[in-house]
Amino acid sequence: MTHTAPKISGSSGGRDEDGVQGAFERCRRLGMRLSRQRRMVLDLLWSEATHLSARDIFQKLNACGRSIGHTSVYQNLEALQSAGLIECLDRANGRLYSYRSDPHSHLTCIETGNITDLDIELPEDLLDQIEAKTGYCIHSYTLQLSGRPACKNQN
Amino acid sequence: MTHTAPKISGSSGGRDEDGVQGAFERCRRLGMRLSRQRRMVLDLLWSEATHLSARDIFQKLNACGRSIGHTSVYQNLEALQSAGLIECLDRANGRLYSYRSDPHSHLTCIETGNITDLDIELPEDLLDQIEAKTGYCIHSYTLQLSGRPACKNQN
DNA sequence: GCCGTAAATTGAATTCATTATCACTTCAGT
DNA sequence: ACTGAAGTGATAATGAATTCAATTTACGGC
Repeated sequence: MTHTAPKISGSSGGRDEDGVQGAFERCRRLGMRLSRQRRMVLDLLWSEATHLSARDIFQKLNACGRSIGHTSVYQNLEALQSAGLIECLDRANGRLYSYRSDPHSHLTCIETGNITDLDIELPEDLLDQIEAKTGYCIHSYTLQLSGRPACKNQN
Repeated sequence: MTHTAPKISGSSGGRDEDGVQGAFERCRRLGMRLSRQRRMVLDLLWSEATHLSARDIFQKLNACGRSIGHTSVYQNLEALQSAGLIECLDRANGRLYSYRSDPHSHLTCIETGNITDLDIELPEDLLDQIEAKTGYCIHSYTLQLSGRPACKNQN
């Protein structure tokens, strides 16, 4: 893990130029079969750029005729996650999945619950301080922010 | 929310000098009754300084003769949480509760799963950058770190 | 193109944490 | 002590996630 000076970039990363196809390739290379269902799940998470629950995925797919079993959704989410193709977010009301998984931060809107992805790099000296203080070697981190849009109400 | 220069302090905050009694007081002031069960839950979370699941709490209390019902554990956790006396952490394998709730960060050990609390303040300029970039007014944040102790294996 | 087989799919049944219901008990103020 | 609201807790309900055994499918080798 490399940490440089503070840097913030929009929520672009992970969507490599080669599109979902690139993700399919990666599956192959990892020895995973590309079943119809697996493609469906991956493709849905790719096209919808949001965070979806297992239930959402099950319903969305079956709603538009693309039949998939309940169990397969879970198994594929599991498989894709351990393959590093999708990420899982634990929230109070369940787990949310989304495409891409390189560590990044989340900004949650207090009012709507909307989640925005952010690439934030922490200043290296801060990380050094943490490592020195805790005696741990920091492997990865993610920053969870919450706030309201437009700064209407300060506290 | 005040943000100053980067600062890291140990996991001390929240445990005000007046001990659990202070928390009991706060309950009172909020119009909550101090039932035997509520005191038990709060007291357990106070004395054990770790993060416990609802099940842990139920078992620990009943194990040592201090009888409490399953439902009461959940109801009290809910009440204490909305009173701001305890915090809840959503993890893949359920929710973990612990005393105190002012926003702070967590360092999770990759090997053991142990969670260490940290008070980390982000540099103000980083927060300013985020606000400028996103158009949100950041209300609070928490940093989730993971790493391994002692830096045995680098990657 | 066909085959064999290991991988993946499937729905039913199950587990398990959390929430809802509701009669009963307890707390705190008058 | 009386009263009403707050809290308790057995039971039941919910719903996400997992297991299971039988079936189907992807895909490298022929």
